[in-house]
Amino acid sequence: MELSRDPGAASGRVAAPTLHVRLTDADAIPFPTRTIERGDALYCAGEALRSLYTVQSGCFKTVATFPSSDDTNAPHTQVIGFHLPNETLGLDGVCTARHESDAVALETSVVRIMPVGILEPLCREYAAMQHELLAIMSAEIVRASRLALMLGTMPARERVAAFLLDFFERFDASAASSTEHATDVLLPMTRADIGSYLGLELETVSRMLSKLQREGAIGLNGRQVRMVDRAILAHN
Amino acid sequence: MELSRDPGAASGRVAAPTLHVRLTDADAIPFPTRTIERGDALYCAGEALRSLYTVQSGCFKTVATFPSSDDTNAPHTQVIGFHLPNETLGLDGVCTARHESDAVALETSVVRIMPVGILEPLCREYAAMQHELLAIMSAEIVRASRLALMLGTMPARERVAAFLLDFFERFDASAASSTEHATDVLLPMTRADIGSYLGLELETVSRMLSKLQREGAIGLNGRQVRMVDRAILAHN
DNA sequence: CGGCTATTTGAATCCATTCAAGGGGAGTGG
DNA sequence: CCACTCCCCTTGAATGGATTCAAATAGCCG
Repeated sequence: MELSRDPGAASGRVAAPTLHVRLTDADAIPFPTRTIERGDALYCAGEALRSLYTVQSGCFKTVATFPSSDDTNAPHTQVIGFHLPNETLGLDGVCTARHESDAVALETSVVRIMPVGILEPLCREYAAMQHELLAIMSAEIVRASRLALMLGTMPARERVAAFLLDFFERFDASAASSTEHATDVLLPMTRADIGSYLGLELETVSRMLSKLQREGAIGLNGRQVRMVDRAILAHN
Repeated sequence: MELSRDPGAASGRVAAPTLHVRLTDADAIPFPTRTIERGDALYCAGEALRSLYTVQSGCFKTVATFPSSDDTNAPHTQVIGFHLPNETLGLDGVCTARHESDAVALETSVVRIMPVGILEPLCREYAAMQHELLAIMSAEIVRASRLALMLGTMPARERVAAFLLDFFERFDASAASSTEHATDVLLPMTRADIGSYLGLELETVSRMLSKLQREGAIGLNGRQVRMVDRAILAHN
């Protein structure tokens, strides 16, 4: 009854287990799906938590809003996550039974809907499923902590580089097809989204991307990004 | 089998449920305790995850280390949490079965040790306990996301103010004794710790604290902080 | 009493923001 | 099909907030 295996996740990123990949039992359950158009919200902060969602295709951003200390000022708002296929949405709402953030589709996307009322009993029945849900939530804690670490310690250039490395890695992971690394990806989000996520202004993101291109780390054509030299990107 | 209640947590902070407060059944279980001296680590990043811990008394900081992109440079390191009595430590390790951060006692502290090998079966037996564990983990996700939001969007003064408000609130929550708000607290951490947590230099923290004192928001005497005017603190 | 660490405060520097302007691509309607 | 508009992106220049460097004070422990 040991907590977790996960040999491959030694030092680098945290593996992102998902309820439907690992648990073939769950695949037998007729969880419905839903299609969300680009720009539409899957859920909004404050709504009652009904389900957790697994991204089947497409991409989402989650946006957190902090009730500004000063009422007269605009509340602080920030993108706190991007979610690719096989990643789970809604975990932050379990504690209050209300969603704590907005989830907005960056392109037309499909999610699998897992009602929490079904999920919890299921987890009590199947040890593996319970363990997996706990692991997913833990991974989300680690992800959020890493974001905080990035925002707290890295200069702009490094943040953008780290974002790109992470995105390429997760893009590979979500494309279950080949074992190859993608060299080209099309970013589904705007510079403003990236900036919000990284705690930077969109101009700064644009500048750093341009700089990374000049340095020969990446190729750049609008939202199309080509990985040219991982070492340059990684090496500060 | 609805996910969570928690009437009081409408808009403000997230309630921090704890395994031993809510589950009287669990109190019957002879979970051992352990005393950690100031400066010593309860666990370190990379260690195998054996247990989760609930702070009984004292205070911890958790420190995350990011394997610096550039090997020649020092790795990025940051305090990503402070943990007061009744709060749970170790949740970030569930996903990889290894601790993802160091937990260091800021003063002599006592923790209750809950072996994960016991916890998981227990949660499958008791629905309330499973729900509670999920809620705790979810609250941790929200906490980490809030930290990221703070680091990504707030100027220095606001971060320090938010830190103080949060600390006072949690200090009250951890002192189960009275229903009164504490007006005086003794911060267990250094300015450097606070700065690391807030993504600021220790000098900046000191400056902002001084400024808040000049503005009449707080009284300050070393690590002794008196809450004078919450409104000033909250208003920008 | 020293020696140490923690804290405060000042002054100069720097990185990211802010303000501003121009280019480019997608979609719409004439 | 082209013109028009809207949004997104890029780049430059000036500003500003936080850092860095530096020095002095306060507090704690042996």
